[in-house]
Amino acid sequence: MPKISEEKRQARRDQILAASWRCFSRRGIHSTSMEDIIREANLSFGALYLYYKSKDELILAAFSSAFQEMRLLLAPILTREDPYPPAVLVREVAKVITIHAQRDKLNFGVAFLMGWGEAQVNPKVKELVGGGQMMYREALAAIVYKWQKRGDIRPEAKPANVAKVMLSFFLGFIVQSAMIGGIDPETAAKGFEGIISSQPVPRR
Amino acid sequence: MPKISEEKRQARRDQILAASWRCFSRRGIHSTSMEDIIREANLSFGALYLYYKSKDELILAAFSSAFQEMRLLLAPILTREDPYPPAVLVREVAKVITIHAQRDKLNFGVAFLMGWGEAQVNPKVKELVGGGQMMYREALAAIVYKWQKRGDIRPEAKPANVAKVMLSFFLGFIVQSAMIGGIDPETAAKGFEGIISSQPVPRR
Amino acid sequence: MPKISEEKRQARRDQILAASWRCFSRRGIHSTSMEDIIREANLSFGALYLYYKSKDELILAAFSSAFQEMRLLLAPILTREDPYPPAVLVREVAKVITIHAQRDKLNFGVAFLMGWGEAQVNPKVKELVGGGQMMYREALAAIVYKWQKRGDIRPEAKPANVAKVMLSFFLGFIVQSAMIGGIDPETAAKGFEGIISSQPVPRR
Amino acid sequence: MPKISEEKRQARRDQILAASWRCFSRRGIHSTSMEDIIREANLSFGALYLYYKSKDELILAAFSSAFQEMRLLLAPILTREDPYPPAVLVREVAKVITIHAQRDKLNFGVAFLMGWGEAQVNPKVKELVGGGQMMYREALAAIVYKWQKRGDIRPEAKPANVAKVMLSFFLGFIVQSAMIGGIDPETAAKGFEGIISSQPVPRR
DNA sequence: GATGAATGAGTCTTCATTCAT
DNA sequence: AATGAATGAAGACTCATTCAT
Repeated sequence: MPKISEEKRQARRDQILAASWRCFSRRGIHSTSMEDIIREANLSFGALYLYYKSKDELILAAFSSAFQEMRLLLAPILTREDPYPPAVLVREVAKVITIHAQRDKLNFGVAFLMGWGEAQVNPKVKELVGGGQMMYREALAAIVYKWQKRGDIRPEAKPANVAKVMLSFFLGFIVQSAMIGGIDPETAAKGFEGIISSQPVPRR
Repeated sequence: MPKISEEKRQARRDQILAASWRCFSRRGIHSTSMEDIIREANLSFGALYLYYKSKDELILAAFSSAFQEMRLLLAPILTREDPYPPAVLVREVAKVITIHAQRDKLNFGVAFLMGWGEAQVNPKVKELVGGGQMMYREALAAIVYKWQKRGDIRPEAKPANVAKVMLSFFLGFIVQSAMIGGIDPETAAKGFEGIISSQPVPRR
Repeated sequence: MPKISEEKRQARRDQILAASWRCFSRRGIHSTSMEDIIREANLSFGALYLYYKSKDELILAAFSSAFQEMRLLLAPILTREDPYPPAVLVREVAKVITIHAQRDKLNFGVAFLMGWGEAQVNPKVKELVGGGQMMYREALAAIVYKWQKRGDIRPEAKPANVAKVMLSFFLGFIVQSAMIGGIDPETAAKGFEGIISSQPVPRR
Repeated sequence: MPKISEEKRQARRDQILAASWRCFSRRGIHSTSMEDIIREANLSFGALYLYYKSKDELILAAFSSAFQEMRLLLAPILTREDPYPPAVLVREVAKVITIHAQRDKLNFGVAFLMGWGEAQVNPKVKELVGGGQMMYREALAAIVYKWQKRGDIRPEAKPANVAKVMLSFFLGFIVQSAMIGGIDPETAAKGFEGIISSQPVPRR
């Protein structure tokens, strides 16, 4: 029987996750102590453990919320009845990634790269993050199928394989942005046009 | 003279790095204790610290050697006078990545994803890894330039931007392989053909 | 509120310092491990570090408290409106030193000599201990001035210089007592009378 | 059967002791590692252990040589047939102490204060250093006896007690010089004159 | 005699988690 | 519900000493 309302409870959880991400992006997950988070969130030890019962659970929740946020932003783009043409899709997805990665003044992509690193070691994180990528792959396959139908790209290749290539490209966009920069939604779209067989990206 | 020979010294360092990678890939960098490595390498505490004077130094050396190895494998592919056509390049680079990532029975890409995660927190690792990516970007730009000259791809886009797209694709191939699999050099090349404007990959 | 009261906190700190001195006097500062102190104080590792956040800080606090205690005992003697005559002062100061040095069954002067040794190497300890000595020097200069006024000693010398001589004598009393013994407040006073130009020490 | 001549052997030992003192005065005895000394002396591990078979033995030898040196310097002053008058003795002894303490650019008195601190914990050092102080006490008693005979000071006090006072003063001179400075042979002698019943120090 | 690589017990310190209040 | 003092296992690193060469 929760003594506090469900909204309050959720607000507290969000406050903790936000504090966690500020800490994680400064020092990394493993160099952040529970005390760091507690201080950052202006909480007490007891209070934190009331909401997350171990550091592992907190880490998982932190990644879950970070990836969930982005999923919500990407959904409208990836599920349009009439998908964007290839280069436009590239630009729009890259935009969402960029915006999401910079929310709350976090450095670009910290959460993504940390999550993938953590996933190599933490099966629950791997499942969480991997599951999301599978979803994207499927959504992209559907888009590719329509592109082929519509004549945006050549019809010979299997949509599943092209989707893997598209997904690779987006994941790599994240890596490259976080590691060395020099790439943004516009240059990405332009570069993509240089490869693709279809028409140039229409100006908006 | 009792002073150890340079080869012996290097052999020791390699033995330590190999043991480190076995440990890192099992438990992650930060959950691997120096003692784990020491045991895995059949060494004593003192001996390890004779060769690497802190865990940080060891971590850096581990990434340095891992990325250096791959650079050597990629060099011949990326510096051919007459570059491979696009889809072939994709296949060949993906092959090298796959082979390298599985050397010593390490799981696919563990080192890469861990390195990128670590880089978010460790400036020296970031410099090391980022420097390598810059090099690849430049090498790819030169290849793209030749592709355009040769008519492999459309000539309008800036080679620098196309190179960024190609690099993204390769980095994303690593991520996707390590996280959810289902992609290999052959399917990658096939999918790529489905996007590109040029001819299909010639069989070998 | 579960927050510990200030008195409890201070009591804990004193308990730790007392345990530290018991250990230090047995084995010396640098041969005493934090574990020794923890055991002696019946504490846990974490608890100790809750009160002193490093061994260095603990060492400094230990000296600070030891020297502070003596300062409180000496103050009434050194700040009398009408100072004791020379030989009486010698006796009274020596008494305080002796009493203080034997408190808690510590061997004579252990704290002093360790403090001076440590000061050669530890700037914070040097500042702490040196500051105290400066204070004593000034207090003695004021006393010497009054002695000269009152005709207890010859009036030609600068009070500051005579104060340095008196301070030397007291510091040396500590050294000699701790190293070879054979000197106590009474013999010190007697010996001092044999040098000084004034009247013998009045019996009490 | 020493394969090298006795002089060579002694020279090596002295070289080690000199290196040790340079290290000790920089970092203290316990923070100086054997490796520090080995490097400072340009030696190998094996070589050092050939001359001193443990750190303890080396420490003892270091103090032994330091205190021995000073004993040689003080002997002519303390054993004169016709002793210096009190204030002159003060000045001359203080001079020797000052000179000795500054030899080899060591800071003033480091060795003394470290030795006394170490003696609180190390019985062999205590015996060594204490033995020296006993000798000085006896030599001073003989001088005091002659002073009384000669009328330099009042004849009532026991020479033994006056000697303890004089020794205290010299020991304290060392402490004060090392800890807060502001005292030198000349000011010491001047201040001493202000206390003593006899004539002023004759100029030289 | 001389070397310096190797050993491993011991050091200080951190930190996730618990629980009396 | 909330607090924060307490716990103690585990971590990185040091260093006196030995011994194969």
